[in-house]
Amino acid sequence: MIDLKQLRENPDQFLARLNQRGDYNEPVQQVLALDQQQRSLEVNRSQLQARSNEIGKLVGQKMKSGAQPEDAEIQTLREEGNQIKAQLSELEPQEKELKVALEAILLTIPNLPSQTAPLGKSEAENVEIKRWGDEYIPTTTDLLPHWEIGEKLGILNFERSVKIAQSRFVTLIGAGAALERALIRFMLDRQVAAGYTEISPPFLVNTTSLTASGQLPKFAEESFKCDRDDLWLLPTAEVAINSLHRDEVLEAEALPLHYCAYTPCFRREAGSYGRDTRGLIRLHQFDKVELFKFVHPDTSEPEHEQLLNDAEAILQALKLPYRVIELCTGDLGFSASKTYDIEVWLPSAGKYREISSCSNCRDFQARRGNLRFKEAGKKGTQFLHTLNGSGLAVGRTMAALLENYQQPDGTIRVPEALEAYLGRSIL
RNA sequence: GGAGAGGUGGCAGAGUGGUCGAAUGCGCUCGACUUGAAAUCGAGUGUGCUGAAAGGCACCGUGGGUUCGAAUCCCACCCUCUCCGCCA
Repeated sequence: MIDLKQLRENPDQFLARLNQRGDYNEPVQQVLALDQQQRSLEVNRSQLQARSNEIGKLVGQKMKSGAQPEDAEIQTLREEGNQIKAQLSELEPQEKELKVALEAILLTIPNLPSQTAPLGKSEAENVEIKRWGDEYIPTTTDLLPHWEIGEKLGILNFERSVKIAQSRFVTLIGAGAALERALIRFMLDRQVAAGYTEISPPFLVNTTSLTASGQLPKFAEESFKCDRDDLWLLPTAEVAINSLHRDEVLEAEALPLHYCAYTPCFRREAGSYGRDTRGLIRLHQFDKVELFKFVHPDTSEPEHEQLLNDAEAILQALKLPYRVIELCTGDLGFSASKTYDIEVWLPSAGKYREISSCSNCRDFQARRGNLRFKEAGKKGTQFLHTLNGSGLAVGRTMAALLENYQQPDGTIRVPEALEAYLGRSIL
């Protein structure tokens, strides 16, 4: 949620920054208009309520000191009270309607881009800031895509998954299932060692949780819903962890909180019909180890850099070549103010593909979820900052492993770091 | 699925129609005592909106209703807990 006060006080500057993402003139103008109407009604309404409260108190006092309900004085006050009530019953619904409309629009406005995010309209203008592991890029020419490798080795099965569920699902078999499990354990162990507290949240989440992290109301099409229960399949652990402290007031000393979680993620992938139809890249269900931080606003930028490092550390340990790009303003996700994507080298495609997205949401999700902290000795509360990143997407990591570690004889070498987890060195 | 209990401030917990935004305890802040700390004592301490300020308004699970006046009465809904049943 954007800061309405900030918008109201400085609408032009605010809009200019928001428009670095795209055209938000219309919703912003609507917000400003509704806000003004609502506030002027509020002044009116609260004056009436003040008088009504006064009457209530007066009557109470007089009755206590012996007045009778039939007394002319009491009757007059009751009369006035009734008149105010009639006026309020007209004003209140109007104001409520404005508030609801205002809230509905506010929930659809994305986060302000960071002042440091590169300007741009689309992913074409993202900025590469780092490459790592060029020396590990395979030089062999006849490389197979991971789905062919997986099917040859009998460890991935897509056809039977269609029978069980639908397209865009996979069944892992034997060493494939073991590899997935090994990767999850490896990633969690590394992040726990880096200071993150592991959690295992519910895989079904309610509408409030999805709204707090920003998936709703705009992206309802992207999530699977269990209609009769007001529960949705988790699209990312970010949603669950963000709501772990929803509506809480934390002590400033408790910050920062660093969490990691393994969860499956479920996405409808609406609107990506033709894309990545083969392999592990774009499935309705995939595993992910997520990193999430609740931090003091003063520290969110260094915390963001460190989060990126923690995600990169997994790829480095697995010796998978990757690059880091910073998303331009036009390519930022809805809740993010600043985002680094990590892209891993996929030899079969001959390009880098996203394997992690590390975002600083600043106070955007904190506002939506009412996530606050209090500093000892200071009056009032402040919104904290939230950050999230994949550490990493497990399916895409498997894809990258199979492709980058394939050998001329068709087998797959297991990265050293994983050998102990998998109990073998060749697949 | 059946039965019952309950949702009040950072937490625990009182409050059944009027000066209740809410007792009390814990916690927290400041002060006194102390070499320091603990203990003790004293004062203060909810959140949000609005206003230059004084102040005003809202909030006792949510939404309605009764009343001049609702945490308190009425209706509906949601959620939590306990016991029983079923079950990984």
